[in-house]
Amino acid sequence: MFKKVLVADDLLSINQGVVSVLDTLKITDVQEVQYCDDAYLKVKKAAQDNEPIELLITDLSYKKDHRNETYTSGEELVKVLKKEHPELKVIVYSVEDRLQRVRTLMNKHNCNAYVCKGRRGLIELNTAINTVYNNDTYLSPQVAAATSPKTNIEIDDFDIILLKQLSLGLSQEGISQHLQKKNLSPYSLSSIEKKINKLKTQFGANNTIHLVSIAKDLGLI
Amino acid sequence: MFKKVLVADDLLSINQGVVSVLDTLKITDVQEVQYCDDAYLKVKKAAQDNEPIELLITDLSYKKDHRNETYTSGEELVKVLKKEHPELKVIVYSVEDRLQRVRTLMNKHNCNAYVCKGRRGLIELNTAINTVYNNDTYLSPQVAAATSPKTNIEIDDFDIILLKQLSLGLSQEGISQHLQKKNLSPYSLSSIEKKINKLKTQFGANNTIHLVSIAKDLGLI
DNA sequence: TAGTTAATTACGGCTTTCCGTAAAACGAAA
DNA sequence: TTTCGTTTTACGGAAAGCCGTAATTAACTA
Repeated sequence: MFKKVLVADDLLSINQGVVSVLDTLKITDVQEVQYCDDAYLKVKKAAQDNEPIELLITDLSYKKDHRNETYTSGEELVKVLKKEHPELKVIVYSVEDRLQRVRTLMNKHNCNAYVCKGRRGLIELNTAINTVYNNDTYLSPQVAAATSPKTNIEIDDFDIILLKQLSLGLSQEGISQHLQKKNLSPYSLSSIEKKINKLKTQFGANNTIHLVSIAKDLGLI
Repeated sequence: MFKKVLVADDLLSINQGVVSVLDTLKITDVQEVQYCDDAYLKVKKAAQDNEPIELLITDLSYKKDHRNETYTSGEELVKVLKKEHPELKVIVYSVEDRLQRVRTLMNKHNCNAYVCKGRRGLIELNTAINTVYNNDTYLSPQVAAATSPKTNIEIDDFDIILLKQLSLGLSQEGISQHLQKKNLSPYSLSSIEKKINKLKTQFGANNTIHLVSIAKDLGLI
């Protein structure tokens, strides 16, 4: 089993729950932090000292406060850590259950597990730790659909811009002008129509309102 | 200070944090539940036995599981309890920070305090308990704007239905038929147009997409 | 009951969006 | 350069939505 584990979560009270789970797993070397930057530094330091942290359990959302931090979200933290320390196992433990977020974390950032906070959260966390230790990945049941192929939709940055502008109340004509002003192409009304139409098909939306609504639910915008 | 307090939250680990705060306030008679229904029954029972619970601290969102519950959200719980036991003090303790939700709870359901979970959550909870004990209301700073007059918008259940149906992708014609089928009035296309138009004015939305987007951001739907 | 007011519904002209088709522009490879 | 395929743009008819006006119905009051 893991020997050295780092727990990052800005709610100290939840931290305690996680630590109790680690306790039942006989993991004694457990460190806790409340800020992303602290987590980053701890991992770096441990690696440098040749006593690397084996597992990171982190939340996604950290409330901002007075501190001026480099990394302000769990996602950023995971992204950079997994890049610089691919051998570090990462379990995300969050209330967030939007599939798109989960998908990005698992597929793009190579997280090892995603556990939803909830009534069964700590139980699932227990399972996740064991599964990850055996070099497998784990997902809470309610987000298990996140990595299934059919959710695998190609959405690029341009699409996100379109959806965002729509959600801000711009007409298609208005979006066209907005894009032109920003030197983004394509910007013709016709192209915008076509792209929106494609998105509607991809998401199975009945109309543009529905499309934007879905995009918001997925956490795309 | 309060003597008898009930804590309801489906994350047992957070419960522990709340309990520790109560502990520092020398409140010894603290009960804990993880389901809304249990909270309801406890309050009823205590009132019947003439040993009423003085303060309820509750979360808003309870993950659903196998149990078939009458009350599935903190909001429902608060609504019914405040109606049947106006003398019961209620503090909502939740990660939710959407103003509309807070506003409804404070103004409509007469909550006594709203504290956002977060880094300073337990500190603010402490303040809230003291403030409520002195018959005043308390709001976490980030939601303090919730009860300011300018946020005071009149939205009724019918409006919510309209917004919901729009977000689900129905056309105005489709909504008309939906309402007619459900024997809800008014259901004419003309009335629906008019109501949507009014909502757009109220929320300062440029078009219907914008309106639904705003409604989602506010947590109305 | 009649009169007044508000809510609901109906309608028509106008704009925006929708959707299919097709032309023009662009980029890569022969 | 020519060719082929893709992307972007253009256009036009149909549908949906927008908006002002007006008729009808409901609700309330004197």
